[in-house]
Amino acid sequence: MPPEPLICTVDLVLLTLQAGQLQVLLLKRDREPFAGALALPGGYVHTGEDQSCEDAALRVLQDKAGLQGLYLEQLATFSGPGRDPRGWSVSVAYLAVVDAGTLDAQGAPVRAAHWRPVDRLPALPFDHGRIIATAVERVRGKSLYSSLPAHLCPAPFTLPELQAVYEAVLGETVNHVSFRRKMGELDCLDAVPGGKRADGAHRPAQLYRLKQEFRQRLRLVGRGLKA
Amino acid sequence: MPPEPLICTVDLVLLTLQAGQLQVLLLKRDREPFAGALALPGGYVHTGEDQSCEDAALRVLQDKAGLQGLYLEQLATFSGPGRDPRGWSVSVAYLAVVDAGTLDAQGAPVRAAHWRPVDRLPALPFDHGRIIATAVERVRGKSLYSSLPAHLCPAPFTLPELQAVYEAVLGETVNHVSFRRKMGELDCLDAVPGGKRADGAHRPAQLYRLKQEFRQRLRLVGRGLKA
DNA sequence: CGAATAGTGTCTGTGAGACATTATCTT
DNA sequence: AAGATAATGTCTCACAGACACTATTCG
Repeated sequence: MPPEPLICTVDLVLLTLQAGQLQVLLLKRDREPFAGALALPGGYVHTGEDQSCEDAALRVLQDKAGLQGLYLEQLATFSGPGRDPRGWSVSVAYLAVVDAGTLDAQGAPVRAAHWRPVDRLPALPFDHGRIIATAVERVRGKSLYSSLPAHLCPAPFTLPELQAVYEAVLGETVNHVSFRRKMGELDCLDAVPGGKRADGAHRPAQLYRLKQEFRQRLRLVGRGLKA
Repeated sequence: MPPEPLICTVDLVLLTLQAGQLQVLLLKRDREPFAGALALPGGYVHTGEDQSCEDAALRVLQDKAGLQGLYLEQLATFSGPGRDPRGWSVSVAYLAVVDAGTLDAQGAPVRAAHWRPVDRLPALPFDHGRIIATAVERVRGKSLYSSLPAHLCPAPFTLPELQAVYEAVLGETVNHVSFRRKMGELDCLDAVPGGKRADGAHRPAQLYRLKQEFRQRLRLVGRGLKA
């Protein structure tokens, strides 16, 4: 029995932190269906070019947002007869995370694009609302026990800055002593030699960067940030 | 631009516990490619019939193993030009878990099928070895902080029996006091009224069942079984 | 010197694991 | 009664959070 034809795409949930809120990149669709509407960046898998769906997601990230070298992970696959008016479809969704500094440096195509706070989204085509909700849940969950939020923080950063990012993502305050202890155990940060940030009438803070080996993957912690 | 044709299938990693080991169901393929070889059960998505890939996985589970009502979750999606000799393919993989009792009761078609211990697998076609490795990693990971292993234990079961299942999956012993405390906190078990198992010259153990509401989903625990 | 934030030392409460004890069955 | 395993009580150690204190800058 030959396979029945269906539509296979990748969709990308690109998240960043702006104004203390998680924001998602939405692009104006330039073709049907839903031409002109805001939706997640995505596209067909190019079987002649891509070596995997992850490759397709990286290509979408590069072509539609001009970004590369980001943290990227497979989120989940969404499917069904009704989610795309063209017919039965499968979308492999990916989660990517970018910090404001990287966005300024290499994200020219989307710097002025449509970033929307994930907690106040308009109605979206396809099942993109559900895909984003899944992505946000994943990010909040992983923030409890991994270095993921560091990818949302422009490097170099101070520990208080990084803590503020964790707090923005988690939506609650974090004990600063525990936070420092945890970051020490995680052992995923390099202190910038001699690097300090003095931004006021107070003791300046040490600057850090993610260690090279964790730029594109996460460091997990044993027991988590909070009980 | 119309979509480029590709192959879309679902694959099912069905795990059970036999002889104290995680075992995976392999079936002899009845068609090309790899006809006659052992591989994961799977099949094309039937766009006329399935409402989602999960539906397709449930259908495969029913048609090829005669099983229903199991714990099932999406595992990940595997893709690329080389994993299937028919061409560029996408496989949405699902993880299902069954206990020996359910298998005896309704798993007639596969009771005598090919169950293989996940730690000593033969070479498998496609990328099924990698898919199984991902599934096992998921199960072991979730066993640290969820009720998943209870789906591997024929009901009704005693706490010592359930603990033995956790230990078999995790590959290490668990403190029995902590284990009981954790199961109490999880609050996912119902004591069978008056149910005891006396299997020797000693105090009989209380029998339990998974609470109805957790038969097809998991209960997660805060800090995990071990530090 | 005071204000402000960075960073550290130390206490305490909670929870996991170890050990000991009690409970309840068979032979 | 002896032996075996189930189930529970209690001690201890480790870790997360709270609080207090020191450090370093600017004005």
